Amino acid sequence: MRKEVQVVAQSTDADWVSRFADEVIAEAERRAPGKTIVCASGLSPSGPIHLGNLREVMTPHLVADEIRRRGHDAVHIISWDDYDRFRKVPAGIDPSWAEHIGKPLTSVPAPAGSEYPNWAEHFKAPMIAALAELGVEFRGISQTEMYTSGAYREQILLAMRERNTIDTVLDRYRTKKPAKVSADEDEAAAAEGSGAAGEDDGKAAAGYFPYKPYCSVCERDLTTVTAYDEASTELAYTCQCGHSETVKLSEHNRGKLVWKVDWPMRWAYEGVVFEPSGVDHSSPGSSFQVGGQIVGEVFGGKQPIGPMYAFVGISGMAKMSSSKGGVPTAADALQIMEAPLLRWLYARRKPNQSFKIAFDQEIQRTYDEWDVLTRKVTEGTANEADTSSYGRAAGTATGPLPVTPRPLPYRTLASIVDITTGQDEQTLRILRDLDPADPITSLDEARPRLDLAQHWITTQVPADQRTQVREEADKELLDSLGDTQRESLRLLAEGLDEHWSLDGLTTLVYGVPKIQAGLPADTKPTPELKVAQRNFFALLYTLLVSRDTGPRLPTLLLAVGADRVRRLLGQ
RNA sequence: GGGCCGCUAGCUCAAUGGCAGAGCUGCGGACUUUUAAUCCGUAGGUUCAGGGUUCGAAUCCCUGGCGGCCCA
Repeated sequence: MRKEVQVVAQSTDADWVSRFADEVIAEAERRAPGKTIVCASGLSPSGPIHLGNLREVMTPHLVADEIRRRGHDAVHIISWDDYDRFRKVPAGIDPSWAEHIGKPLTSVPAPAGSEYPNWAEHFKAPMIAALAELGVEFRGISQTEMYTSGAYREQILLAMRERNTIDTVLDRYRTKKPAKVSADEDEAAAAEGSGAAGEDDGKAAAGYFPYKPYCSVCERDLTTVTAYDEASTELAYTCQCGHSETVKLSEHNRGKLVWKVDWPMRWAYEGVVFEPSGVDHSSPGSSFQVGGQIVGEVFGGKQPIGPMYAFVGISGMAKMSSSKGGVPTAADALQIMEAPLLRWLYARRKPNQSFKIAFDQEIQRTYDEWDVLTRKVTEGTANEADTSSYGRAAGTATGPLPVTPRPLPYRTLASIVDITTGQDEQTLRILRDLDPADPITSLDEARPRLDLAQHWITTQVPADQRTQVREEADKELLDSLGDTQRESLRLLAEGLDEHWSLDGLTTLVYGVPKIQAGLPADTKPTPELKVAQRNFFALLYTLLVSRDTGPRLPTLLLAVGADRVRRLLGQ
């Protein structure tokens, strides 16, 4: 065995982003030293662009950002696959949209009521807004614009000249039936981000043609190429609508390369060095594998470094799944959490690890972890891995992302807006009392986190888990109370005005059982007293919110207001 | 039927062939205060199973099991 001289240039405990950056920079230097390094994502705006698709963007974003931090030029391109065909009318859309099946997404009208000119723009817009908020800098490339402007003319003519080579490559992986376009594959396509994994690859009776025209009459892609003449570039096609014609590919701009050729063509065209893809591309015969062959054999390019990224799951989601008919989008997530937190979720897990994004109670824990991490990093006590994932989440090479000036715990904010039902005056009063030594002066200091917590409470937390202050007193329960319990309620009601502050009410609620036991107010709790206190609290909760537990009583009492408290306690 | 990924503490996950670790939960304690608040401490392990390689395996190889995703 030969002596091994293994040079380890990278630090051994670098995170995944750093390691990919090392790899990408090295590869880019081999290919074209000094040139801007291209990282890429591909998104199909065929429907809501969900949090799984966000991984398609965040993965190259983080790598490109690291490359920039190291002082290299890098660009992150997002290919909008808006020239793909409209596959299926999603649930909740007027069935008449079926007439548009087969048209490019940019030729399909947007869903009813949309302000956008077409289907693709309708779904791109919220994603673009979310990416801006997330600090993701990118150059968007509309494939509709590229194809219809003839930008890919040479590549298309080349692919047609090399169609036998392409066919041969595809044949290596074709399993059984040559024609296998299924009607149900758009769910699969919707579940990943890089395009249609299993789409018509161009095999037809007249031979193999990697180019598919959209019909010049009906705009749909129900076309079949019947002949192609290389010298004149004349291409003949028929359409299921009855139309047939011959066009010159040297001029024709209404069609596209089939997906498995389109993708590698763009790797070569843009010089992509890094582009991840969903796990569905990891099998033999997938477009990533096949593309790796085609990009070299046909387009003289190289396959990008392309990690497979795993599934992003969601936990929770009370209303959204039913009303929107699908998985939540980045915009949905940004309604309940700040951008750095969302970035963190994608940065801290390696691409091949699946993870879940919490829309349920777990979001409180996620936020707690984030706050602790923030504190540790600020104090300099975080370990290296945590520090780097924090850095990637909190800002980009351009600068830090906006933060909440007073980042009060999310669970506290959620609990407070739950009982104040978002009334600013009461919310401010309670927030002010949280830290009397340094009270906040305006709700704006707690924003945007406050608003996000409120949005979470109102849209994600099921009604039966929320605090619902009773409208009317529980007469039946009040009537059934014994003398001691009546007395306790009277003592509390009497003391309300005098103790109307967070601290005062705290003393009062713990004090009532002491008074009843004939003990002084500064008594240390005894086991008996503790039982009495607990019972007293349970009684109050039941009378106020119809349950035996709830938010801390002083907070709850403040939020409910003295008059209503007296009424609910029958005083 | 095929492919990919995963399986480590009750839960979510680290540990890139070299002493199995964190957070949360739990348990114990503190704060005149047992709540849906805060702080401190502490417990917790046959690393899915079996075999192999190695001085040494959570890590590499093989077989099997379970789970997720995808393709057919």
